[in-house]
Amino acid sequence: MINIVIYDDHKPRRDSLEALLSLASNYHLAGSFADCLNILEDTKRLTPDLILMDIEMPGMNGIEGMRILKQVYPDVKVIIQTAFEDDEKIFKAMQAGAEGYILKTATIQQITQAIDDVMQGGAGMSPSIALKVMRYFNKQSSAKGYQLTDKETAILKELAQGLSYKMIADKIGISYFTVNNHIKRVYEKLQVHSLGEAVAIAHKEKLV
Amino acid sequence: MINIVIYDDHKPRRDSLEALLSLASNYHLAGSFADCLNILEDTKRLTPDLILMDIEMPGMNGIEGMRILKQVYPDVKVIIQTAFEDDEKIFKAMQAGAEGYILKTATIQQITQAIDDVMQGGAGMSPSIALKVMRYFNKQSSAKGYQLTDKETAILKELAQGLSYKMIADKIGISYFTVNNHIKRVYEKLQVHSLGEAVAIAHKEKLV
DNA sequence: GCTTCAATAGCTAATATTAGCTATTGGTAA
DNA sequence: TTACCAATAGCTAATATTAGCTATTGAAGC
Repeated sequence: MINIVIYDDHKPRRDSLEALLSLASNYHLAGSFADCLNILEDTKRLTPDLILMDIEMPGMNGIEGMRILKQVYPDVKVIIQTAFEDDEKIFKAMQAGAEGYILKTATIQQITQAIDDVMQGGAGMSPSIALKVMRYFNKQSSAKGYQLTDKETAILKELAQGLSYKMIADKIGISYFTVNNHIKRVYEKLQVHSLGEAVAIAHKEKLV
Repeated sequence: MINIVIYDDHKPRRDSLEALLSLASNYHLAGSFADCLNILEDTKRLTPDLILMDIEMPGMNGIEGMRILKQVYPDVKVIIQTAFEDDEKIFKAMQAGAEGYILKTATIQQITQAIDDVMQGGAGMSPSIALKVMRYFNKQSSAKGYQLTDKETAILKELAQGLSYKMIADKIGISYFTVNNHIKRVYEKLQVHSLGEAVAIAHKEKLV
């Protein structure tokens, strides 16, 4: 018997989730709320195994609520549900420790599937969301369409490590002026105008 | 009709995968090989929609093979299959552009599910592997032992994006001098002495 | 042989950054 | 209530960076 609590500020949706849970004999609805302001007290009282958490809610959003919850009750599973496949939100939810992420357009089968996956120790998410997560890693590997020369790459690496122009000149054994010139080319090729941007790209592109 | 090519150095497994594919009417086995040394030629000749790729193979491992493939044929889907839930391998596979990752212990249903998920534009993976991927984000974000304040973190993020002190002042709505001071503190806490180092740490710690 | 280009070296003016200070406000913990 | 500290604002001198030039050498490609 899986003990479930729902947080969702949209009443009709809360009702339909409640109906869904009551249909299956192995789910037990412990409670449902329109906001997660009292999530710690709720959790203490109702001891849910799993929480279905909306993101957009008044007072405190679901990700913030989950963050607070997880600090005290790290073992309570959380499935985030939201209206959009918002990359930013997905990543934030993951970082806050969500076990699952489903869309509000999910079918009953998809929702129960996600719950079951999570309760069996996996991650509950649709293939399309899983792909977004994977693509986050991938983003970086599509790297270097910048065709920097070897020297330019080497110097960018040193820059990205925090060395100054002079230090790079010493380390690589070329003059300060030459370092200057190489960096100039790097900036042109990367189409950036500051060290910060250049280092950011260097890291994104895994040049370091 | 989905055109599939198999790479696996283990003959019995290749045979069983072939049998599996021949069972379903919507899959067509275009070819199967014990190594991926000729993957570019194979792909040109057989034009697969999807490749089932073993990792451990003689000559060239499956991830390296996929990396080469994806440079020329980025649209050919690849599902990596391996014997273990090896975190490192999963992440490497993602970074090289895999669309799916399944275990050799996967059931026929799980394999066909993964293939279908991938061909429908999602990611093919079991919930347990999906969770590992999610946990990867988690690991990183918890990495910050620097205890920067919110403002300091925000400013560091902007710095890491390439904004100048002035631009940050404008964007955040505080004075140029204050930006200066925050960055000073950030440098102290991070124990660095240049923008490059600070941005490097920001990226390593996934503050961006 | 000619051309292109990466790598090297040099210079300079305009900005930006770094690091050294002081000081006020508002919130919070002892 | 006092003490601390994050956030804010301000100043300045010493360096560092950015971007605008010119110019030589050597290797690769045509």
